[in-house]
Amino acid sequence: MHFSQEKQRQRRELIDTTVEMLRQEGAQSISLRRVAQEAGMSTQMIYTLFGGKEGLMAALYHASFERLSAHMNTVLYDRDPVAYLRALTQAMRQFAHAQPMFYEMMFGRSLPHFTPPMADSMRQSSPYQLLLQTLQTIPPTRAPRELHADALWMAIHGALGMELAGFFTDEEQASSRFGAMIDGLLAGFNHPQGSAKQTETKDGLGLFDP
Amino acid sequence: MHFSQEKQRQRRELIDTTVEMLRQEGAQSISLRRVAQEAGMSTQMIYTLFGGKEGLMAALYHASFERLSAHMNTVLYDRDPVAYLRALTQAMRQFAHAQPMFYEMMFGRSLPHFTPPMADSMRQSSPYQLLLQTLQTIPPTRAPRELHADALWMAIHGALGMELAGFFTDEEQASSRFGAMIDGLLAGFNHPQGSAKQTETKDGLGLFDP
DNA sequence: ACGCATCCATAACATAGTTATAGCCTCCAA
DNA sequence: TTGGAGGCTATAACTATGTTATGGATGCGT
Repeated sequence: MHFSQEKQRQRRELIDTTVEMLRQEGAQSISLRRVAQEAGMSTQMIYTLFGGKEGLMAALYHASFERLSAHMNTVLYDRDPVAYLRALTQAMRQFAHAQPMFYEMMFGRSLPHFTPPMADSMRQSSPYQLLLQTLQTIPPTRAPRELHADALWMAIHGALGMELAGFFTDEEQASSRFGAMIDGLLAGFNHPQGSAKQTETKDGLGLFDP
Repeated sequence: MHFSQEKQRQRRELIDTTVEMLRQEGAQSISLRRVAQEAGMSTQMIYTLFGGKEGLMAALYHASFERLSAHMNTVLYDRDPVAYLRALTQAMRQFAHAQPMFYEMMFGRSLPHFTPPMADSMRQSSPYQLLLQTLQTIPPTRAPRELHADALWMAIHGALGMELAGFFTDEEQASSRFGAMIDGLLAGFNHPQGSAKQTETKDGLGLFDP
Protein backbone atom coordinates (compact mmCIF):
# COMPACT_ATOMS: atom_id res chain seq x y z
CA MET A 1 0.00 0.00 0.00
CA HIS A 2 1.26 3.40 -0.86
CA PHE A 3 -0.79 4.82 1.96
CA SER A 4 1.13 3.34 4.85
CA GLN A 5 4.38 4.44 3.28
CA GLU A 6 3.10 7.98 3.22
CA LYS A 7 2.29 7.68 6.89
CA GLN A 8 5.76 6.43 7.63
CA ARG A 9 7.21 9.36 5.75
CA GLN A 10 5.08 11.78 7.73
CA ARG A 11 6.09 10.13 10.98
CA ARG A 12 9.74 10.51 10.11
CA GLU A 13 9.13 14.08 9.09
CA LEU A 14 7.53 14.92 12.42
CA ILE A 15 10.18 13.07 14.40
CA ASP A 16 12.97 14.82 12.52
CA THR A 17 11.37 18.18 13.16
CA THR A 18 10.98 17.36 16.85
CA VAL A 19 14.56 16.13 17.06
CA GLU A 20 15.74 19.42 15.64
CA MET A 21 13.61 21.34 18.09
CA LEU A 22 14.90 19.19 20.95
CA ARG A 23 18.49 19.81 19.96
CA GLN A 24 18.03 23.54 19.73
CA GLU A 25 15.70 24.39 22.56
CA GLY A 26 15.32 21.40 24.85
CA ALA A 27 12.44 19.14 25.61
CA GLN A 28 10.69 21.72 27.76
CA SER A 29 9.87 23.99 24.86
CA ILE A 30 8.58 21.37 22.45
CA SER A 31 4.96 22.09 21.64
CA LEU A 32 2.69 20.14 19.34
CA ARG A 33 1.57 23.27 17.58
CA ARG A 34 5.07 24.43 16.71
CA VAL A 35 6.24 20.99 15.67
CA ALA A 36 3.26 20.62 13.37
CA GLN A 37 3.63 24.09 11.96
CA GLU A 38 7.32 23.65 11.28
CA ALA A 39 6.63 20.33 9.59
CA GLY A 40 3.90 21.91 7.49
CA MET A 41 1.11 19.80 8.92
CA SER A 42 -1.77 20.39 11.25
CA THR A 43 -1.60 19.68 14.97
CA GLN A 44 -4.19 16.98 14.54
CA MET A 45 -1.71 14.90 12.52
CA ILE A 46 0.31 14.25 15.66
CA TYR A 47 -2.77 12.72 17.22
CA THR A 48 -3.50 10.43 14.29
CA LEU A 49 0.14 9.40 13.88
CA PHE A 50 1.33 9.29 17.51
CA GLY A 51 -1.80 9.47 19.60
CA GLY A 52 -0.79 12.70 21.26
CA LYS A 53 2.23 14.29 22.82
CA GLU A 54 3.01 11.22 24.88
CA GLY A 55 3.50 9.17 21.73
CA LEU A 56 5.67 11.78 20.09
CA MET A 57 7.87 12.01 23.16
CA ALA A 58 8.14 8.23 23.29
CA ALA A 59 9.43 8.23 19.72
CA LEU A 60 11.94 10.89 20.70
CA TYR A 61 12.96 8.82 23.70
CA HIS A 62 13.84 5.84 21.55
CA ALA A 63 15.61 8.01 19.03
CA SER A 64 17.76 9.37 21.86
CA PHE A 65 18.74 5.90 23.01
CA GLU A 66 19.77 4.99 19.51
CA ARG A 67 22.01 8.00 19.37
CA LEU A 68 23.69 7.18 22.66
CA SER A 69 24.07 3.59 21.63
CA ALA A 70 25.64 4.58 18.33
CA HIS A 71 28.11 6.79 20.10
CA MET A 72 29.13 4.09 22.56
CA ASN A 73 29.72 1.73 19.67
CA THR A 74 32.42 4.05 18.40
CA VAL A 75 34.55 3.26 21.43
CA LEU A 76 37.46 1.07 20.44
CA TYR A 77 37.30 -2.32 22.06
CA ASP A 78 39.85 -2.95 24.78
CA ARG A 79 40.86 -6.39 25.98
CA ASP A 80 41.18 -5.06 29.50
CA PRO A 81 37.61 -4.95 30.83
CA VAL A 82 38.36 -2.21 33.33
CA ALA A 83 39.98 -0.02 30.72
CA TYR A 84 37.10 -0.69 28.34
CA LEU A 85 34.59 0.21 31.02
CA ARG A 86 36.42 3.45 31.71
CA ALA A 87 36.31 4.29 28.03
CA LEU A 88 32.63 3.45 27.75
CA THR A 89 31.66 5.58 30.73
CA GLN A 90 33.73 8.44 29.38
CA ALA A 91 31.91 8.08 26.09
CA MET A 92 28.63 8.39 27.96
CA ARG A 93 29.87 11.52 29.63
CA GLN A 94 31.05 12.87 26.30
CA PHE A 95 27.62 12.24 24.85
CA ALA A 96 25.91 14.00 27.72
CA HIS A 97 28.02 17.05 27.05
CA ALA A 98 27.72 17.05 23.29
CA GLN A 99 23.98 16.31 23.23
CA PRO A 100 22.64 17.42 26.61
CA MET A 101 19.09 17.70 25.30
CA PHE A 102 19.08 14.06 24.24
CA TYR A 103 20.61 13.00 27.50
CA GLU A 104 17.95 14.86 29.45
CA MET A 105 15.32 13.28 27.27
CA MET A 106 16.49 9.84 28.38
CA PHE A 107 17.53 10.34 31.98
CA GLY A 108 16.07 13.63 33.08
CA ARG A 109 12.98 12.74 35.05
CA SER A 110 9.66 14.49 35.21
CA LEU A 111 9.30 15.68 31.67
CA PRO A 112 5.79 17.02 31.19
CA HIS A 113 3.46 14.59 29.43
CA PHE A 114 5.95 11.79 29.31
CA THR A 115 7.10 9.15 31.75
CA PRO A 116 9.48 6.66 30.15
CA PRO A 117 8.78 2.94 30.41
CA MET A 118 11.71 2.50 32.77
CA ALA A 119 11.77 -1.04 34.03
CA ASP A 120 11.65 -2.70 30.63
CA SER A 121 13.32 -0.48 28.14
CA MET A 122 16.25 0.73 30.20
CA ARG A 123 17.62 -2.64 31.26
CA GLN A 124 17.31 -3.98 27.75
CA SER A 125 18.78 -0.90 26.16
CA SER A 126 22.02 -1.30 24.30
CA PRO A 127 23.98 1.07 26.58
CA TYR A 128 23.09 -0.84 29.73
CA GLN A 129 23.67 -4.22 28.10
CA LEU A 130 27.07 -3.15 26.86
CA LEU A 131 28.17 -2.26 30.37
CA LEU A 132 26.77 -5.48 31.78
CA GLN A 133 28.40 -7.68 29.16
CA THR A 134 31.74 -6.00 29.66
CA LEU A 135 31.49 -6.54 33.39
CA GLN A 136 30.83 -10.20 32.76
CA THR A 137 34.24 -10.57 31.15
CA ILE A 138 35.83 -9.80 34.50
CA PRO A 139 36.64 -12.86 36.65
CA PRO A 140 33.60 -13.47 38.82
CA THR A 141 33.31 -12.32 42.40
CA ARG A 142 30.84 -13.30 45.05
CA ALA A 143 28.44 -10.60 43.96
CA PRO A 144 26.45 -11.06 40.74
CA ARG A 145 27.45 -8.88 37.83
CA GLU A 146 23.98 -7.39 37.53
CA LEU A 147 24.60 -5.79 40.88
CA HIS A 148 27.76 -4.14 39.63
CA ALA A 149 26.11 -3.09 36.41
CA ASP A 150 23.27 -1.45 38.30
CA ALA A 151 25.65 0.34 40.64
CA LEU A 152 27.67 1.62 37.72
CA TRP A 153 24.57 2.62 35.79
CA MET A 154 23.05 4.50 38.70
CA ALA A 155 26.28 6.25 39.66
CA ILE A 156 26.98 7.32 36.10
CA HIS A 157 23.61 8.93 35.68
CA GLY A 158 23.79 10.52 39.07
CA ALA A 159 27.08 12.11 38.16
CA LEU A 160 26.02 13.24 34.70
CA GLY A 161 22.71 14.53 35.97
CA MET A 162 24.43 16.58 38.64
CA GLU A 163 26.95 17.87 36.19
CA LEU A 164 24.37 18.92 33.63
CA ALA A 165 22.38 20.61 36.36
CA GLY A 166 25.39 22.76 37.18
CA PHE A 167 26.84 21.04 40.22
CA PHE A 168 30.34 21.88 39.08
CA THR A 169 31.60 25.22 38.00
CA ASP A 170 34.88 23.82 36.75
CA GLU A 171 34.88 21.43 33.82
CA GLU A 172 38.27 20.06 34.79
CA GLN A 173 37.01 19.26 38.27
CA ALA A 174 33.86 17.65 36.95
CA SER A 175 35.90 15.39 34.73
CA SER A 176 38.25 14.25 37.47
CA ARG A 177 35.38 13.66 39.88
CA PHE A 178 33.62 11.53 37.34
CA GLY A 179 36.71 9.44 36.74
CA ALA A 180 37.37 9.10 40.45
CA MET A 181 33.86 7.91 41.09
CA ILE A 182 34.04 5.29 38.36
CA ASP A 183 37.46 4.13 39.51
CA GLY A 184 36.28 4.01 43.09
CA LEU A 185 33.36 1.82 42.15
CA LEU A 186 35.41 -0.52 39.99
CA ALA A 187 38.01 -0.80 42.74
CA GLY A 188 35.35 -1.40 45.35
CA PHE A 189 33.91 -4.27 43.35
CA ASN A 190 37.24 -6.08 43.69
CA HIS A 191 37.78 -5.27 47.35
CA PRO A 192 34.47 -6.06 49.01
CA GLN A 193 34.10 -5.47 52.68
CA GLY A 194 31.35 -6.41 55.07
CA SER A 195 27.85 -5.49 54.01
CA ALA A 196 25.98 -2.67 55.65
CA LYS A 197 24.57 -3.21 59.07
CA GLN A 198 21.17 -1.68 59.55
CA THR A 199 21.10 1.55 61.52
CA GLU A 200 17.88 3.14 62.57
CA THR A 201 16.62 6.65 62.81
CA LYS A 202 15.08 8.14 65.89
CA ASP A 203 11.66 8.67 64.46
CA GLY A 204 11.44 5.41 62.63
CA LEU A 205 8.82 5.27 59.92
CA GLY A 206 6.86 8.33 60.91
CA LEU A 207 9.10 10.77 59.10
CA PHE A 208 7.45 13.86 60.46
CA ASP A 209 4.11 13.66 58.78
CA PRO A 210 2.00 16.60 59.91
CA MET B 1 5.47 47.53 61.04
CA HIS B 2 2.48 45.32 61.28
CA PHE B 3 2.41 45.20 57.50
CA SER B 4 5.51 43.15 56.95
CA GLN B 5 4.30 40.65 59.51
CA GLU B 6 1.09 40.23 57.56
CA LYS B 7 3.14 39.60 54.46
CA GLN B 8 5.16 37.00 56.23
CA ARG B 9 1.99 35.31 57.34
CA GLN B 10 0.68 35.29 53.79
CA ARG B 11 3.95 33.94 52.50
CA ARG B 12 3.81 31.10 54.99
CA GLU B 13 0.19 30.47 54.09
CA LEU B 14 0.99 30.18 50.41
CA ILE B 15 4.05 28.02 51.01
CA ASP B 16 2.10 25.70 53.27
CA THR B 17 -0.62 25.36 50.68
CA THR B 18 1.95 24.64 47.99
CA VAL B 19 3.71 22.12 50.22
CA GLU B 20 0.44 20.29 50.69
CA MET B 21 -0.19 20.30 46.97
CA LEU B 22 3.33 19.08 46.32
CA ARG B 23 2.93 16.25 48.77
CA GLN B 24 -0.36 15.12 47.30
CA GLU B 25 0.03 15.61 43.57
CA GLY B 26 3.66 16.32 42.78
CA ALA B 27 5.43 19.36 41.49
CA GLN B 28 4.15 18.91 37.96
CA SER B 29 0.58 19.71 38.85
CA ILE B 30 1.22 22.79 40.96
CA SER B 31 -0.46 25.77 39.37
CA LEU B 32 -0.48 29.34 40.60
CA ARG B 33 -4.23 29.61 40.20
CA ARG B 34 -5.02 26.57 42.28
CA VAL B 35 -2.52 27.47 44.97
CA ALA B 36 -3.96 30.93 45.26
CA GLN B 37 -7.53 29.70 45.24
CA GLU B 38 -6.86 27.11 47.91
CA ALA B 39 -5.15 29.72 50.05
CA GLY B 40 -8.05 32.11 49.55
CA MET B 41 -6.01 34.76 47.77
CA SER B 42 -5.74 36.00 44.25
CA THR B 43 -3.16 34.75 41.79
CA GLN B 44 -1.60 38.17 41.73
CA MET B 45 -0.52 37.76 45.34
CA ILE B 46 2.02 35.18 44.31
CA TYR B 47 3.58 37.76 42.04
CA THR B 48 3.81 40.43 44.71
CA LEU B 49 5.07 38.03 47.37
CA PHE B 50 7.29 35.73 45.33
CA GLY B 51 7.72 37.44 42.00
CA GLY B 52 6.08 34.61 40.08
CA LYS B 53 6.13 30.87 39.92
CA GLU B 54 9.90 30.74 39.92
CA GLY B 55 10.01 32.38 43.34
CA LEU B 56 7.35 30.14 44.77
CA MET B 57 9.19 27.06 43.56
CA ALA B 58 12.43 28.38 45.02
CA ALA B 59 10.75 28.69 48.41
CA LEU B 60 9.51 25.13 48.02
CA TYR B 61 13.02 24.05 47.08
CA HIS B 62 14.46 25.39 50.30
CA ALA B 63 11.63 23.95 52.33
CA SER B 64 12.40 20.55 50.85
CA PHE B 65 16.05 20.79 51.82
CA GLU B 66 15.10 21.65 55.35
CA ARG B 67 12.94 18.57 55.54
CA LEU B 68 15.68 16.33 54.27
CA SER B 69 18.14 17.92 56.60
CA ALA B 70 15.86 17.44 59.58
CA HIS B 71 15.42 13.81 58.75
CA MET B 72 19.15 13.18 58.43
CA ASN B 73 19.66 14.77 61.81
CA THR B 74 17.54 12.07 63.37
CA VAL B 75 20.17 9.48 62.52
CA LEU B 76 21.97 8.41 65.67
CA TYR B 77 25.62 9.34 65.63
CA ASP B 78 28.03 6.50 65.18
CA ARG B 79 31.71 6.66 66.10
CA ASP B 80 32.56 4.50 63.13
CA PRO B 81 32.55 6.90 60.18
CA VAL B 82 31.77 4.20 57.65
CA ALA B 83 28.84 2.90 59.66
CA TYR B 84 27.60 6.44 60.16
CA LEU B 85 27.86 7.14 56.46
CA ARG B 86 25.89 4.01 55.69
CA ALA B 87 23.20 5.12 58.10
CA LEU B 88 23.08 8.61 56.64
CA THR B 89 22.75 7.39 53.10
CA GLN B 90 20.04 4.98 54.14
CA ALA B 91 18.23 7.85 55.77
CA MET B 92 18.41 9.73 52.49
CA ARG B 93 16.93 6.75 50.72
CA GLN B 94 14.25 6.48 53.36
CA PHE B 95 13.37 10.11 52.84
CA ALA B 96 13.16 9.69 49.09
CA HIS B 97 10.66 6.91 49.58
CA ALA B 98 8.60 8.58 52.26
CA GLN B 99 8.53 11.97 50.58
CA PRO B 100 9.17 11.34 46.89
CA MET B 101 7.63 14.64 45.85
CA PHE B 102 10.06 16.59 47.99
CA TYR B 103 12.95 14.54 46.77
CA GLU B 104 11.98 15.19 43.17
CA MET B 105 11.65 18.85 43.99
CA MET B 106 15.28 18.93 45.07
CA PHE B 107 17.00 16.51 42.73
CA GLY B 108 14.64 15.88 39.87
CA ARG B 109 15.87 18.08 37.09
CA SER B 110 13.95 20.04 34.50
CA LEU B 111 10.99 21.16 36.51
CA PRO B 112 9.01 23.64 34.47
CA HIS B 113 9.63 27.25 35.48
CA PHE B 114 12.32 26.44 37.95
CA THR B 115 16.01 25.74 37.73
CA PRO B 116 17.62 25.43 41.16
CA PRO B 117 20.70 27.50 42.03
CA MET B 118 22.84 24.38 41.98
CA ALA B 119 26.45 25.32 42.38
CA ASP B 120 25.98 27.40 45.49
CA SER B 121 23.11 26.02 47.44
CA MET B 122 23.73 22.34 47.00
CA ARG B 123 27.32 22.23 48.21
CA GLN B 124 26.47 24.37 51.20
CA SER B 125 23.36 22.45 52.03
CA SER B 126 23.26 20.65 55.32
CA PRO B 127 22.87 17.18 53.78
CA TYR B 128 25.98 17.55 51.64
CA GLN B 129 27.99 19.11 54.44
CA LEU B 130 27.07 16.32 56.80
CA LEU B 131 28.40 13.71 54.41
CA LEU B 132 31.56 15.70 53.80
CA GLN B 133 32.26 16.28 57.49
CA THR B 134 31.74 12.62 58.27
CA LEU B 135 34.14 11.65 55.52
CA GLN B 136 36.70 13.99 57.01
CA THR B 137 36.76 11.96 60.23
CA ILE B 138 38.20 9.05 58.26
CA PRO B 139 42.03 8.89 58.21
CA PRO B 140 43.15 10.83 55.18
CA THR B 141 44.07 9.24 51.89
CA ARG B 142 45.89 10.71 48.94
CA ALA B 143 42.64 11.92 47.44
CA PRO B 144 40.91 14.96 48.97
CA ARG B 145 37.73 14.31 50.87
CA GLU B 146 35.71 16.65 48.69
CA LEU B 147 36.31 14.21 45.90
CA HIS B 148 34.85 11.38 47.90
CA ALA B 149 31.95 13.49 49.06
CA ASP B 150 31.11 14.43 45.49
CA ALA B 151 31.32 10.83 44.33
CA LEU B 152 29.06 9.73 47.13
CA TRP B 153 26.63 12.57 46.54
CA MET B 154 26.37 11.94 42.82
CA ALA B 155 26.03 8.18 43.19
CA ILE B 156 23.35 8.48 45.85
CA HIS B 157 21.20 10.73 43.75
CA GLY B 158 21.75 8.63 40.69
CA ALA B 159 20.53 5.58 42.55
CA LEU B 160 17.55 7.28 44.16
CA GLY B 161 16.57 8.99 40.94
CA MET B 162 16.63 5.70 39.07
CA GLU B 163 14.71 4.00 41.80
CA LEU B 164 12.00 6.64 41.94
CA ALA B 165 11.71 6.54 38.19
CA GLY B 166 10.92 2.85 38.37
CA PHE B 167 14.22 1.25 37.49
CA PHE B 168 13.56 -1.57 39.92
CA THR B 169 10.43 -3.64 40.17
CA ASP B 170 11.51 -5.26 43.40
CA GLU B 171 11.92 -3.15 46.51
CA GLU B 172 14.18 -5.74 48.11
CA GLN B 173 16.47 -5.67 45.12
CA ALA B 174 16.51 -1.89 45.02
CA SER B 175 17.56 -1.77 48.64
CA SER B 176 20.39 -4.24 48.26
CA ARG B 177 21.66 -2.55 45.12
CA PHE B 178 21.74 0.76 46.90
CA GLY B 179 23.69 -0.67 49.79
CA ALA B 180 26.08 -2.47 47.50
CA MET B 181 26.79 0.68 45.57
CA ILE B 182 27.51 2.67 48.70
CA ASP B 183 29.71 -0.07 50.11
CA GLY B 184 31.51 -0.41 46.82
CA LEU B 185 32.27 3.29 46.79
CA LEU B 186 33.41 3.40 50.39
CA ALA B 187 35.59 0.35 49.83
CA GLY B 188 37.00 1.81 46.65
CA PHE B 189 38.04 4.96 48.48
CA ASN B 190 40.30 2.87 50.69
CA HIS B 191 41.69 0.72 47.92
CA PRO B 192 42.67 3.13 45.19
CA GLN B 193 44.10 1.80 42.00
CA GLY B 194 45.67 3.59 39.07
CA SER B 195 43.74 6.48 37.62
CA ALA B 196 41.93 6.15 34.34
CA LYS B 197 43.95 6.28 31.20
CA GLN B 198 42.33 8.27 28.49
CA THR B 199 40.74 6.25 25.72
CA GLU B 200 39.39 7.86 22.60
CA THR B 201 36.40 7.33 20.42
CA LYS B 202 36.59 6.83 16.69
CA ASP B 203 34.75 9.97 15.77
CA GLY B 204 36.43 12.22 18.26
CA LEU B 205 34.63 15.44 18.95
CA GLY B 206 32.25 15.43 16.00
CA LEU B 207 29.67 13.22 17.65
CA PHE B 208 27.54 12.84 14.53
CA ASP B 209 26.33 16.35 14.16
CA PRO B 210 24.22 16.59 11.01
C1' DA C 1 -6.39 66.23 55.30
C1' DC C 2 -4.66 65.57 50.98
C1' DG C 3 -1.90 63.44 47.50
C1' DC C 4 0.96 59.99 46.10
C1' DA C 5 2.40 55.51 45.84
C1' DT C 6 1.72 50.91 46.66
C1' DC C 7 -0.99 46.92 46.56
C1' DC C 8 -4.36 43.65 45.18
C1' DA C 9 -8.38 41.63 42.66
C1' DT C 10 -10.23 41.37 38.21
C1' DA C 11 -9.78 40.82 33.72
C1' DA C 12 -7.18 40.38 29.48
C1' DC C 13 -3.56 38.00 26.81
C1' DA C 14 -0.60 34.36 24.97
C1' DT C 15 0.31 29.65 24.68
C1' DA C 16 -0.35 24.97 25.69
C1' DG C 17 -2.76 20.06 25.08
C1' DT C 18 -6.76 18.08 23.81
C1' DT C 19 -11.26 17.33 21.67
C1' DA C 20 -15.26 18.32 18.58
C1' DT C 21 -16.83 19.34 13.97
C1' DA C 22 -17.21 19.46 9.40
C1' DG C 23 -15.46 18.97 4.82
C1' DC C 24 -12.86 16.30 1.64
C1' DC C 25 -11.01 12.45 -0.43
C1' DT C 26 -10.70 7.63 -1.36
C1' DC C 27 -12.46 3.38 -2.26
C1' DC C 28 -15.93 0.04 -3.11
C1' DA C 29 -20.30 -1.55 -4.77
C1' DA C 30 -24.09 -1.27 -7.75
C1' DT D 1 -19.82 5.52 -14.02
C1' DT D 2 -21.94 7.04 -10.19
C1' DG D 3 -23.44 7.11 -5.62
C1' DG D 4 -22.59 6.52 -0.93
C1' DA D 5 -20.05 5.37 3.13
C1' DG D 6 -16.13 5.70 5.94
C1' DG D 7 -11.98 7.47 7.40
C1' DC D 8 -8.68 11.13 7.52
C1' DT D 9 -7.32 15.91 8.14
C1' DA D 10 -7.68 20.79 8.98
C1' DT D 11 -10.17 24.20 11.47
C1' DA D 12 -11.99 25.73 15.33
C1' DA D 13 -13.52 25.31 20.07
C1' DC D 14 -12.52 24.14 24.96
C1' DT D 15 -9.91 24.03 29.15
C1' DA D 16 -6.01 25.21 31.70
C1' DT D 17 -1.79 27.57 32.42
C1' DG D 18 1.68 31.62 33.45
C1' DT D 19 1.99 36.31 32.91
C1' DT D 20 0.74 41.09 32.30
C1' DA D 21 -2.41 45.15 32.16
C1' DT D 22 -5.93 47.94 34.60
C1' DG D 23 -8.45 50.17 37.80
C1' DG D 24 -10.01 50.81 42.27
C1' DA D 25 -8.93 50.77 47.08
C1' DT D 26 -5.91 51.54 50.81
C1' DG D 27 -2.28 53.07 53.68
C1' DC D 28 1.58 56.42 54.47
C1' DG D 29 4.08 60.71 54.61
C1' DT D 30 3.79 65.46 54.54
